[in-house]
Amino acid sequence: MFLHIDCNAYFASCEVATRPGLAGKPVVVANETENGGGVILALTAEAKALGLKRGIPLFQVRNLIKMNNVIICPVDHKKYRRISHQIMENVQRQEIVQDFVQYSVDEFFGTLPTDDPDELRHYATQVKEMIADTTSIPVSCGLSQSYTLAKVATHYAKHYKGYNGVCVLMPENRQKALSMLDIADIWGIGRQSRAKLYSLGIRTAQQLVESDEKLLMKIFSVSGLNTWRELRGIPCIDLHRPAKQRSIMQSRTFAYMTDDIKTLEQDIRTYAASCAAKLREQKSVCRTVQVFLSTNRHREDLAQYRNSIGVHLPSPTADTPTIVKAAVSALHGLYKEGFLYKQAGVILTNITEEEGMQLDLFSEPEDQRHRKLMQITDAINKKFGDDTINFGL
DNA sequence: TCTGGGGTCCTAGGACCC
DNA sequence: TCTGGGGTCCTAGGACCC
Repeated sequence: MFLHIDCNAYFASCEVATRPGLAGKPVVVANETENGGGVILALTAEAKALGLKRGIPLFQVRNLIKMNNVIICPVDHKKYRRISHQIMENVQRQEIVQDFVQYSVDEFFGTLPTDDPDELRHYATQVKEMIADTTSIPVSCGLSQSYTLAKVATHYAKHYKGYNGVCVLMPENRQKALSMLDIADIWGIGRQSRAKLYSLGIRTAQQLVESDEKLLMKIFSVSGLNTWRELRGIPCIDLHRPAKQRSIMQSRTFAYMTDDIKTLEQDIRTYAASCAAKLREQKSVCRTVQVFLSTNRHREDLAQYRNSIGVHLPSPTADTPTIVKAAVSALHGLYKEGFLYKQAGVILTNITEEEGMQLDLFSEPEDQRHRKLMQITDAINKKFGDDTINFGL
C-alpha cells in the first residue's frame, strides 16, 4: 500500500518549531517586500481562525493583523529545505517505510508491505509521532492503493479530527470517500480541468471514476487518464525523477513598476548570474537562456505586454559571462518602450550533465579561462552568503 | 502604495528527413 | 480536378504541482 505524508501548514510549522514563543499564537509566513507588498504563504491554525487565508495580499488584511497581534515571519526557504531534509533522513533511518521519496519540500511518498488496515494505521502513526518528536513538525498521513488515492486519504486525515492525522482508505470505503470529494480536491485536477468537468456535470471524484474512459482521454489526454486510473486503484504514476533539475529559474516581481531598461538589465544580470551558479552547483550545463518580461497584470488601466525570448548558446555551458551576455541580449530583443514593467526573470533550459559534454569544435576557449574564476567565486559565496562576490560585467 | 517564486510534464505544430 | 507516406526533433505554450 502507498503512503503519503504531508506536513501541516509547513512554512508556518517550521517557524513555530524553530522560534521559541510562537507556539499557540497566530503566525503567518509572508514574502514581504520593502514597500509593503507580499502575500500570505502559510499560516497557523490560530491565524486561520481569524479568517486569514493563504494567498491573500498583506495590504488587504493589515487591520486584522494589527488588531490581533498576528506575527508575520519572513519566508526562509533555506530553513524549510533543511528541516525537510532532516525529516527525510529520520524516516529512512527508522526503516518502516519503503521506497521513500521526497515529492516536494513538504510532501513525501513511500510504501508499506502490508494491506491490513490496522497494521497500516499503526505503522503510519509511528512515523508521524517520530517526526513530531524529532522535528516538532505535525504531519498528516494517507494510505491507499495508489499515490492519488493516498493523497485523497491525507485530505480526509487533515480535515477530520477523528482520524488523528492518519487515514487508511481501503477499497470497501473508497466509493463513499470519493462521493464526498469535490473534483477540485483531486491531485492533478486544476482550475481548467475543474471548469470543463463541471460543465459536463461531473462534480465529485466518484462521478469522475464512473465517467467514460474515451471521453476523458479526448478531453484531458494521458495525464487525466492516469488520474482516473489511480482513483480506481490502479497505480500508474511514476515518481522516479532525475536527481537534477531540468530547468533553473530566477524571477522577481519588483516593488515598483519601471520602464527603464538599465534597471531591468541590472536585475536580469543578477538573475542570470545566480542561475548560472545553481547550474554549476548541480554540475550541469545548459544550452538555452530564456528571459521573460511582464507588465503589472493587476493594473487593467495600464497597457499590458508580456513576452519571452530564448537564446541558443553555441555550445552547452555554465559560464557566467556567457549566460549573462545571452540573457542581456534576450532582454534587449524583448524590451519595448512605453510599458511599465513589474516582473522579469531568467530560465535556463536544455540542461545536460557537465560530464561527457559535447565540445563544440569552433567554440572559444573563453570557458576555460573563466572556470577557475567561477570556482573561486562559487566557493566564496557558498561560505559567506549568496551575494558576497559577483561578476562586474 | 501594496497582488510570490520555482518547478514538471504534455501536446500541437513546424521544420526537417528519406 | 489532381498534390505519397512515413518518420524525428524541436519549441512554445498550456496545465498542473508545491
